Amino acid sequence: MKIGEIASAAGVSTSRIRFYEKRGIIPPAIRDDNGYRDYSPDLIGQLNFIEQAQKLGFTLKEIISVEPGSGDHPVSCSVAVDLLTQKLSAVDELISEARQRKKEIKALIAQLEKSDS
Amino acid sequence: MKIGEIASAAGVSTSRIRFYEKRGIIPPAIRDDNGYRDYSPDLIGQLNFIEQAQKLGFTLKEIISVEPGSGDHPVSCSVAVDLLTQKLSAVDELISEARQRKKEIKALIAQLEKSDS
DNA sequence: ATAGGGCTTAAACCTAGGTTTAAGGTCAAG
DNA sequence: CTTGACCTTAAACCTAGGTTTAAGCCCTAT
Repeated sequence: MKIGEIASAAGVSTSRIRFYEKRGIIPPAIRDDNGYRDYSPDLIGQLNFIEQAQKLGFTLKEIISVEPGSGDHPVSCSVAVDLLTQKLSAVDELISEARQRKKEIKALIAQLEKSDS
Repeated sequence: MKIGEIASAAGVSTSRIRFYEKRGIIPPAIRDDNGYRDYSPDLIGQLNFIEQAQKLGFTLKEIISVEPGSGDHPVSCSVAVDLLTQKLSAVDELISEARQRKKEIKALIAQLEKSDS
């Protein structure tokens, strides 16, 4: 697949794919005789993985080390799962703090409404 | 509390606190007679919340909308109640996004465990 | 054979989220 | 009454993660 095809299939920009290659986040593409990058459709899954991980607050650096199927993945799968599991409990913690915020806000509202004539 | 005290109590830099104030992420501090910022210890919790939310991939813009006390100075009580009510639903939204994150993390874990084979 | 769309590169530019620096005011201790 | 640790501001700087631009090559259709 050419860069434009894979980009639209994965829902990312072509410039982003080239940027990822330059930074070593994805492996350098094989080139056609004309110099065009030629990708395996497998990259679509990798790109989706990267995007998901970013949304979860992982930096690209962190993602490089954890990416599955990125040639030689230096870190074992279990380490990646560990990281994600940690993230999972961080999300739980945030949710409970957010609930605390709700209580605080409700208390403020009640206070204002009480003091309202 | 002076800015240095609250900064070290919350584990953030003083410059960051001033930056947050300038951006409206936290309310403008009350000033002492000498012009020094004077904070309530409550800010520590808010700063911790901000940091947690950021680690989970929420932007400062998203966070502003769920911080009670941030944003513009309300004029009347009913306006204040309106603002707080908006914040309340923003918090609900954050919670549901966080739940979505949980699902995504679980999906990533499953994906990694599958690809480990 | 020429117009278009897609490909190539390097380099400039952009936003978010801060940190650092410069120039100065304040306060408590010695 | 000076020294040092703290505070003030504005402005410059920095990194991450991209996008945009400029200049040019390739390919297909008309």
